[in-house]
Amino acid sequence: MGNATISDVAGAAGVSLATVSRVLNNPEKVKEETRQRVLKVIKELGYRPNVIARGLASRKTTTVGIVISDVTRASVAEMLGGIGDIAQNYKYSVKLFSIREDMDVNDILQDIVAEQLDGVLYLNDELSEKSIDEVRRVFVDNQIPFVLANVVTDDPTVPMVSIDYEKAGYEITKMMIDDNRKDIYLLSTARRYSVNDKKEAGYQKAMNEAGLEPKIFRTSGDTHINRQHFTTFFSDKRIDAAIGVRDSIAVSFMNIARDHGKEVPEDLAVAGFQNTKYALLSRPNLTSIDVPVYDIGAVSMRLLTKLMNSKDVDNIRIILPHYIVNRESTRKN
Amino acid sequence: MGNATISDVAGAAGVSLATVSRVLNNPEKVKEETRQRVLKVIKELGYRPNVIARGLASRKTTTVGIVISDVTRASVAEMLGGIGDIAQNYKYSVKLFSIREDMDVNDILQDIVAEQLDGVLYLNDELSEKSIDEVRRVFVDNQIPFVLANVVTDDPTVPMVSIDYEKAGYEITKMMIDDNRKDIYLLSTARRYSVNDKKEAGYQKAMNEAGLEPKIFRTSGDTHINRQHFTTFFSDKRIDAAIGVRDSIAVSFMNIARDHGKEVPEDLAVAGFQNTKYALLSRPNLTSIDVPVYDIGAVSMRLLTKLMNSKDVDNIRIILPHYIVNRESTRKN
DNA sequence: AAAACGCTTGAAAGCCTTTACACCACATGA
DNA sequence: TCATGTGGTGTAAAGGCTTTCAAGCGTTTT
Repeated sequence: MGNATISDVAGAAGVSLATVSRVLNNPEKVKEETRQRVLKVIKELGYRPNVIARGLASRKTTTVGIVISDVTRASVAEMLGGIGDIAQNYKYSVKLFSIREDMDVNDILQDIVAEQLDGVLYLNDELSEKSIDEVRRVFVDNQIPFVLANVVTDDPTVPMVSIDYEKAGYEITKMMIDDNRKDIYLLSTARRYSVNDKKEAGYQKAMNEAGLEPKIFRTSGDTHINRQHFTTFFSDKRIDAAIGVRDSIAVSFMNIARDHGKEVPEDLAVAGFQNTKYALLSRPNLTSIDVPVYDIGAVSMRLLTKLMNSKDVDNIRIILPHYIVNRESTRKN
Repeated sequence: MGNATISDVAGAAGVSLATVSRVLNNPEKVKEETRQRVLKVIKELGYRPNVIARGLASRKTTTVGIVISDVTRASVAEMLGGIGDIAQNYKYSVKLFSIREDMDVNDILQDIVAEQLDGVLYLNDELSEKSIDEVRRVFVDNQIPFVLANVVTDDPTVPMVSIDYEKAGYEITKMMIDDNRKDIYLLSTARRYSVNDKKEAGYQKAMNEAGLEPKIFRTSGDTHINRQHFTTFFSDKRIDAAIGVRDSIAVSFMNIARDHGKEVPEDLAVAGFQNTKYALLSRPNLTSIDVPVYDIGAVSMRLLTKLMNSKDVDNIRIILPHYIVNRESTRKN
């Protein structure tokens, strides 16, 4: 009943444990005839090697850890999808570690080390360069391959997969400027995320180049709170364009603008980031930067498997392409 | 560096392996003085027990498996959030198993068994009663505690946590009827999900009671395809109310209705299920059934821990409350 | 004919814990 | 005083697998 052991198989097939093990792990080292006999018994008994015992003996768990801060965010979930698909292809299991704000990162990293994982994918984009360095050190010290996904760092020794958020921020801002918008706001989050910092940098650059004053408005991620924040705009601020660092922020802002009589895109152009379903379901449809989130997950998992099998990896820093999806919310006047 | 073993600790502390193990697992069996000494060494060496070896020896992995079909769906991600939080409280690790359509369920179940998990949470709501039975048998045969989350089954021996989707479907339909709507459509998915079947049953019941003809329209989950499907409504069908089995379907339908000159809610009332962010970000705001998805995750994880520690569980079938959030899309004329 | 080799296979050590059992020192009660 | 009990600790087996090493055997080389 699914709990036959390797020695049951060995006994039934009239071979030693070692041979059964070899059939499973190094089939080419076993004579065809013997192998068939063993395989037959394995099937009959419904034998599956005990993953734990195997892990202990081989010091490989074929399991990778995924460190995340908030599964709920649409982009995180999508990335997880990409990771899962690739992991399955390569027969890796996926273990989830969500890290909460009140926890000591180093403590968790130690836990992760104790788990004997073959590799780790780090998705937490709320990282400063300093803590990235800390993370790197722990993994390097323990010789655990790791990849940062959707995190941007300048450290060239750190494997990472992301898009060029700074460039994206620059481009979308430039687009607004070319469209003759003057009072362009960036709607960002109160909490500092490394990727949002990059978006901001790109925005700043474009604004400075055009001789316009950059105006960053920080808000919480919560939709209800936003409503209050955003309302101030339409009483005391001049604004003819807004870029949200997430689609949901942009849509929420756009809705409130329309409540205040602004026409989108005539009076106000709005754009978001990530090109999620929100962008498609909003009215007017939202222009957004398409970030290949699924691919970021998939590619980073693939990179990780290469590192785990210590193949020569030509490039440990992968930047995926992005593009602007132009929709109604920024249509030219 | 983090790879000290229990015998290193034992050596440094001048005690036997067994004592170190006891300090960690049955501290009350060790003399205070010895315990302190061992703990000090443990800290100094940065020792963390090897999870794999522990799992082999104790036949407990403190790991639970989560079986899902699609992480990307907002409700699944949210449930995962609830699960993760509770798992962390109880010090369980979480291993993810995504099952794809092209895979043999039984095969995966066997894999899961081989993983020596302490318990399994099954989130896949795309289950028929028949396959539920299959799943149940595998787990029971292998004596692995399990819980179905957000899946409804009539089998009283199966531990499950969900809401009463049939009642919810009934209530929202009844509300439309009481509001004098006559041509009420249910927008469901082409694929049969057990939970959607329940929603449909409730809808049918309400319609039949009111002597109205139930009309179920099946569509794909894909937003683009929906547009074409939905368009047919406004050329050849009478309709004054629509209930989407998901918020995204409802919002998408509502948008298209408005494109065709329908006033919402005057000409057409629209409601959704799940009360996601989509409902809040749509215009007009969408009325929706609030399903406590996070709680379903959390509660099912808690139930699972009880089962794993074979505590007496008074009730293995938990129905959580739901309620209708009335918003603009169904405001009374 | 002896030596060398390659292909298969088995025996046994090792991976790092937990845990049953035995043991010891000491206290308690008769 | 001796039997009995108790708290604290150590010894060693067990858990199920991988992997090194050695050995057996038929074949090729010299």
